[in-house]
Amino acid sequence: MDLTSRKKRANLRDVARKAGVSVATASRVLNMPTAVSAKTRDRVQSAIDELRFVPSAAARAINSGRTRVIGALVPTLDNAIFARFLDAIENEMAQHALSVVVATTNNDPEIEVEKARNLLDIGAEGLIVSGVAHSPAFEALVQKTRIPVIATSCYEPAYALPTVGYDNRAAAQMALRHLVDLKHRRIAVLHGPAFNNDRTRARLAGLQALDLDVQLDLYEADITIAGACQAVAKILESGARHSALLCLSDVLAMGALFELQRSGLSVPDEVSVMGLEDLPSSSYTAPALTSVRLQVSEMGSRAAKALASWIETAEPPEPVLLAAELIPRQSTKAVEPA
Amino acid sequence: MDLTSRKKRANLRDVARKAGVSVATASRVLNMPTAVSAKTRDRVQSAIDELRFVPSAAARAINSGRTRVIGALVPTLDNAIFARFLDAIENEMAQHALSVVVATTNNDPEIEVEKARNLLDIGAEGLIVSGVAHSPAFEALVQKTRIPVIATSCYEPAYALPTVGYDNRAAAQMALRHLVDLKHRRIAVLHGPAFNNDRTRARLAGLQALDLDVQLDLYEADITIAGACQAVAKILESGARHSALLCLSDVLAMGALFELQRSGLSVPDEVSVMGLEDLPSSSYTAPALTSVRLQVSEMGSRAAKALASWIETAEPPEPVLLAAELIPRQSTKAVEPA
DNA sequence: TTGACTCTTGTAACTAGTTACATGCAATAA
DNA sequence: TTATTGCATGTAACTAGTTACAAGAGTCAA
Repeated sequence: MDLTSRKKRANLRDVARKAGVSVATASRVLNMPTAVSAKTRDRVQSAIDELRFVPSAAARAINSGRTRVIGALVPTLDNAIFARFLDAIENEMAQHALSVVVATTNNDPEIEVEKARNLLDIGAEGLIVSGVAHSPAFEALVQKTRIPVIATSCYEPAYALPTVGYDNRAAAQMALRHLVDLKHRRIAVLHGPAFNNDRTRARLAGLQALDLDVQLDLYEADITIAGACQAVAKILESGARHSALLCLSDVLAMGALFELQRSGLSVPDEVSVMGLEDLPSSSYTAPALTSVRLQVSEMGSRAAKALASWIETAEPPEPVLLAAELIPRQSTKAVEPA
Repeated sequence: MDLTSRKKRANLRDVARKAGVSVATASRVLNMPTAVSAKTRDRVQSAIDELRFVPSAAARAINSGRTRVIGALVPTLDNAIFARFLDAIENEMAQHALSVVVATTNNDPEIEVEKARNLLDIGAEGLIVSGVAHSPAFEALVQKTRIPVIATSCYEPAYALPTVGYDNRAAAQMALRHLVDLKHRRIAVLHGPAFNNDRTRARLAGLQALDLDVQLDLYEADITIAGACQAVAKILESGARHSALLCLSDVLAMGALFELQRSGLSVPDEVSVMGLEDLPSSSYTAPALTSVRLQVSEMGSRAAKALASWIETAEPPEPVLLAAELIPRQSTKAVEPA
């Protein structure tokens, strides 16, 4: 606590003055220490310590033209899938010495533009977003500023931005085929909100496109354990009978599993339950959840790598298609011949 | 694509030149548009549009002395509790027009300092960290730079930094008392890694301090569904018998529930399972999980509010104690008199 | 002794904005 | 007609660093 109670942080000029050198020399101590004699270096270092000097990030950024910050726009973090995704992004970006600012959009395109604008405002050098359905304002913003943006969670080579993701249609079809192969013919499909969500719509479109000889009943639910439980409870109440429940997200599948157990229905003996995504916990539920594995963490690091390379090389990266894989476990089984 | 292929982004000087005004006027169009005549404003705006001018965040920051960025250091995002926590922080900070940079520490104090240093480097105006156990280097960094830091997940009025959290000792004791009240006398305690984790240690200390006439067997597991399943499988294999399983985290409790079901043990008839935290999904498991509610989202927004106020007013906030509450559900029941 | 060279340091011009102050002009009041 | 006032705008000095270039000192060889 010094009596002068200097209101402001010390800057390089203060350090230089105290050390009796020029700002240039003080700057060199920070950036090319070997170019300064040991004596001078020590004096400057002492001044830095005494004045508690911390270099200004903004001033550095203004010179380098780089902030080393990127933005990740995710629908929510209150869902294991996006949390895992962000975790992977953060880890990979740390490798490239880039920091990640999070912004949640709640799946609202208006909030998305607003937060994207804010990210640009604080100097983000690139963005990672979910899906390819964005507001015109968002697309205009991206085009106007020419900021590197990677769209994730889907693979769309034709889209204006590079995508890193999987084929949602095919993944959903893979799940449905598995159930159909197991002779299921009346299947309840539990999906997340389709509004403003191209991934959900792609998955549903995939199911419809297969055109197999099965009855598919669609039910929408919030992608939370609670949402799934409520939806399943409603389905059961309605008296509709299905031999299998296809959940277009593992979170929904887990909630469905709980609700079915609570209502005394045995999985898979009475109802098969199938997920999509394959979260790490899905192999540990009782019974373990059959699912289609989408590599969410891999997607996060690939998206991060792609964005980092775009920023470094100024060359937009190629789209990345991640494979989906059927992971059969105990929650599905063949329908017994009556 | 213009032929000159200007390598660099346009700056305010370019805009001013193109519009035939001074930089000051151009700057006014951005910051106090009413102080500029409509004619001039239009001309400047056209220049801005034509040159695709985007103001430099760094230059703005260098003048205001503010970056409007704060850092959140969390152990991992691959755990619902921290993801929810971060979600709440982000939402609250958006309210204060502050952006949140995430950094995961993996519970490693060395990584924590390194990432904290990086956050300061990019100009974070404040930090939110978990717990009060940090490396000396971290504490030195905080003291040297005098950056506002809020410590969360615990309530320690005596700690050097303001804390926002709950009384972990008391919360664990509340859980244990519930089981003891239900006549459980042989209890397995499943806890996360105690190394480098003061919250876990506080919870364990709380249990030990109660000194009730019960046998407590401690088992450590990774705080994941998988970790809990493996630990419970080992306990069962070992032949040790307990009438109740006290999990010091709901994630562990959920995994335990799965593993017990898989091994055919009925919850709560044969084993009671008790959690701690009360995640939103905990009320939906089958059976629903008895837990002690810690208000994680509330903690996130309170911590964010506290940090924002510290940054705005330069006054460190008061510590915040969040209440814990017993939430009895179906996963625990009284031991039958033999 | 002089030229060539390296090493260290300083001067000053950058980076991209904001803003205090000055100035010019027009409209209104005395 | 002159003084007052307000608005619009420009000049230039800030913010906090980096860095190209110049210059001085010291070492070494011819």
